[in-house]
Amino acid sequence: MSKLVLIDGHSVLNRAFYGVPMLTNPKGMHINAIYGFLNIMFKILDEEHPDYLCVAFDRSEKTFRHEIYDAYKGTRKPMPEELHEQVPLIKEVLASMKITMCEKPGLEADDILGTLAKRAEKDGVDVSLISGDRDLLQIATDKIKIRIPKTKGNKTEVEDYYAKDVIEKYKVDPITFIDMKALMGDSSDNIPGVPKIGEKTAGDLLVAYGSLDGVYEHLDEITRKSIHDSLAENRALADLSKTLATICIDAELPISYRDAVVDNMFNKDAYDLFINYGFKKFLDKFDTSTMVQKAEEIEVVAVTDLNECESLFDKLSVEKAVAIDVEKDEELIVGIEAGCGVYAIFEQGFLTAGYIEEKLRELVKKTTVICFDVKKLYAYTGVDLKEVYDAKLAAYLVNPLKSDYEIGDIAEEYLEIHIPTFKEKFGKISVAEAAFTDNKGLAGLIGARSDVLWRAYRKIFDSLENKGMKKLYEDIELPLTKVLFDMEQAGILVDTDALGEYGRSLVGRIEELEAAIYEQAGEKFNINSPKQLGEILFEKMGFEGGKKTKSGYSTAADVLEKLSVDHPIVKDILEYRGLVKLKSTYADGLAGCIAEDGRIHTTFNQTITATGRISSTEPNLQNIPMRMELGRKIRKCFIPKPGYVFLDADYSQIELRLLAHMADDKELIEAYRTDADIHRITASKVFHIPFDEVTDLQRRNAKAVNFGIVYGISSFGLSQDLSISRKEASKYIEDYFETYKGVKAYLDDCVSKAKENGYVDTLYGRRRPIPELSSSNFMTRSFGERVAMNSPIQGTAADIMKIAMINVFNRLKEENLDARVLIQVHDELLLEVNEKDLEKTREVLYDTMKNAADLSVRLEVDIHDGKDWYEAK
DNA sequence: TAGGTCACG
DNA sequence: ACGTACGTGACCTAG
Repeated sequence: MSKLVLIDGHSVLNRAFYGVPMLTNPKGMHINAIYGFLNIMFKILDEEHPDYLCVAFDRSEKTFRHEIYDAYKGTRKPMPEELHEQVPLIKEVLASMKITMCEKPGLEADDILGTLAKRAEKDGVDVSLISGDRDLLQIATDKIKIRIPKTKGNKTEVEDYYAKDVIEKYKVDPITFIDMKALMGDSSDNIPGVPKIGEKTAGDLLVAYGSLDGVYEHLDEITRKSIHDSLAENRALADLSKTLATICIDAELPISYRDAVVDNMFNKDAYDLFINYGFKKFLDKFDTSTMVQKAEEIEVVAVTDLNECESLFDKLSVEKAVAIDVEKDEELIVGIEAGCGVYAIFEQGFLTAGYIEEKLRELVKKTTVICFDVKKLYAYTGVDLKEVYDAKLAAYLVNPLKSDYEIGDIAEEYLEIHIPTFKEKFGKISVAEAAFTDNKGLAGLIGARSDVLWRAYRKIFDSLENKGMKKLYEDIELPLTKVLFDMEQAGILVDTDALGEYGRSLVGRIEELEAAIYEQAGEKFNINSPKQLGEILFEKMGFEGGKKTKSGYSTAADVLEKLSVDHPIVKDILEYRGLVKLKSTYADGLAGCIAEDGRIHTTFNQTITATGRISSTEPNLQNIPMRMELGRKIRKCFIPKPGYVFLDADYSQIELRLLAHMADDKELIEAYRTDADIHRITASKVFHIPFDEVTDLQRRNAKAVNFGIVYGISSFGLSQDLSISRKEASKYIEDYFETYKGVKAYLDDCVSKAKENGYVDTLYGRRRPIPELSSSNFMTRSFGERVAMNSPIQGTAADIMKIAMINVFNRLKEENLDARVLIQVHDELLLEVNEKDLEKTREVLYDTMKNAADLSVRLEVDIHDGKDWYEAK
């Protein structure tokens, strides 16, 4: 049995556009609709494996429907520009995959699809018709399935309708469905004067009287006056509406469905196009082993012998610059290009890792190094480099939205070539195996990476300079790599026994709560499963509070709290959750990260966040509990080594101070000059009460507003946070802006500048592009506006902290202090200090952090010392 | 692998 | 009317 899949191009593209959040590829083209379209199409193809596939598109010319009703063109909504520009792209993509497309002046896609579907059905072919438009349901039979895709975020679901499903859902058969549409005035939004009858009533009428004509024959029997009148007044237009909604099933078409054979969709041309447009998600559908790579094959010399290596480094040492890519799995492999050839050095036999590292260490002191992630390189070469270009760092500054840059991404973005990943080339074998079985192939792979750096770094740094971020790179990001490297190397000592004891201390209570929860629920279930928990609470136990998430009930803490904090099971669940979190993530999780030296060495990522902050992974030491006492006790397990103490310094309200400076708001600047409690001052000013009479509640509210302002305030967000009505929240915000007029003007300015430029920037020139601002989706756009307000502040705070870190690092060295920075938590630095240097270090730290930036308000720094992290906070 | 939840600033 | 605070990362479940 053959199968035909038909797709309503514009309709599915439309659905995808509104269902998928705005996305742009590295070229800045909007691609969300294409992305969503392909998601839907591939899902359908995976399910159906059709023999034939055809995508139909509408044309802009008049159709036969215009001849019947000349205002017809007005019935279609204009397409937003961001969608419109994706139409030619999707056609290009489909063409590359050799997918048959069909469009014809005078016809709509519906008519093409209807005709093809009916013809194929006549030949005994199974048909699936994909469209977001329910008008197509009239085509459904027991051989023709109408499939309506829904895109929600990243998920695609499809509703399927055979004839029987149409009857089940709408009570009428597919043919009568046209009549139903006519009664509902549905497919003719902008035609004035058609009947507008609800779905349910229309269904009932058609069940009773069979058709639109039948309904009018029995018009007198319809008792509800509004319905009767609506029908009576609009007879002619109801008929017209029906005619317009009727899909043509015998159109003359330039193609037959038999022409639309599915053939070699995942071919080389399509692959290149997908790479070109950045559709990475779909690349694994291509079988690259049968494809010649687009990247030119470069000649890579595999160096596996000590003598060869020695002469290579001799040759390299007189070069001005070398591109180096170090890969370390079990063995060290180094890719090098220096304009005199491309090499891959393998640790092997006499060619030991120690030797290679020594050679690298010498080399980087003599020549300029081009690399990708210099912080990683330091592990092999030390931090003493002559001159370095870090392509990863630069590429991140140019586009901080990309979650993680690899050399392959650089190749695609800056050179428009694709270099295979290890997995693409070798599949699921280890690097060591590949080195053994295909040394030459592996050399080619690693060599290609250094070649990419060599060829792309100029472009990246040109782009960096064009965007005015050279100083940011040279003065902040690059020097910071040494600081972060030092922090990672240092690590932080953990009291292993205390941590173990902490974990064990939680077990008893967890088991107690577990038993109590099962008891109250009347059965055992997995409390950690939101799905099971939701079913127990909302179905079995009958809590009111409804759905929230895509996949079912939300059981998040704030939802449960609103439910009933007093109900014992809710209380127990919340406590259970808290304890399990402490045990799994912190007690057990951290214990698993302790290295041989008894210390935890996190990784500080410098190229992750959109705003310029750093992040910490494996483990994350930036989210150690603090707010709740029980969790906070974990900090007692982080200790200085013998003879040393911790010194912890944090900026006091740095973001709010920055807001005062950047907005140049006289009131807020003045508020900070007085050095009094800022939230209390805000409450006093906003609520018009004397400073001393501000109540705790008023202060708390003012504090929440201050936070909200920094996040890109919305009345809904504030109302949620304070559990007040939206109206009250709006009033707070209004009053706040009335008080701090400069802040209001500044935030408005941030948004309008961002809309104009497509990005915002920090005091130090760090840019964050905001593609969301050009979205036609309200939600997405609003998000973009909040980001435009928040990023300059959060980003500038990050810049200043980075400056402070570099200065602290240098001054500790200059003044010969036995002290080291261990951890940064956005506005906080934790140092391990020799007891003898405590007071001197305290002064240096305080002074350096305070003076990291010169603003119209003081930067205030709080410093504490202690014999563990708990005490030093 | 994605979504839900929750830890931090 | 849309459904929300900004920025992260880890662990768990479920498909």
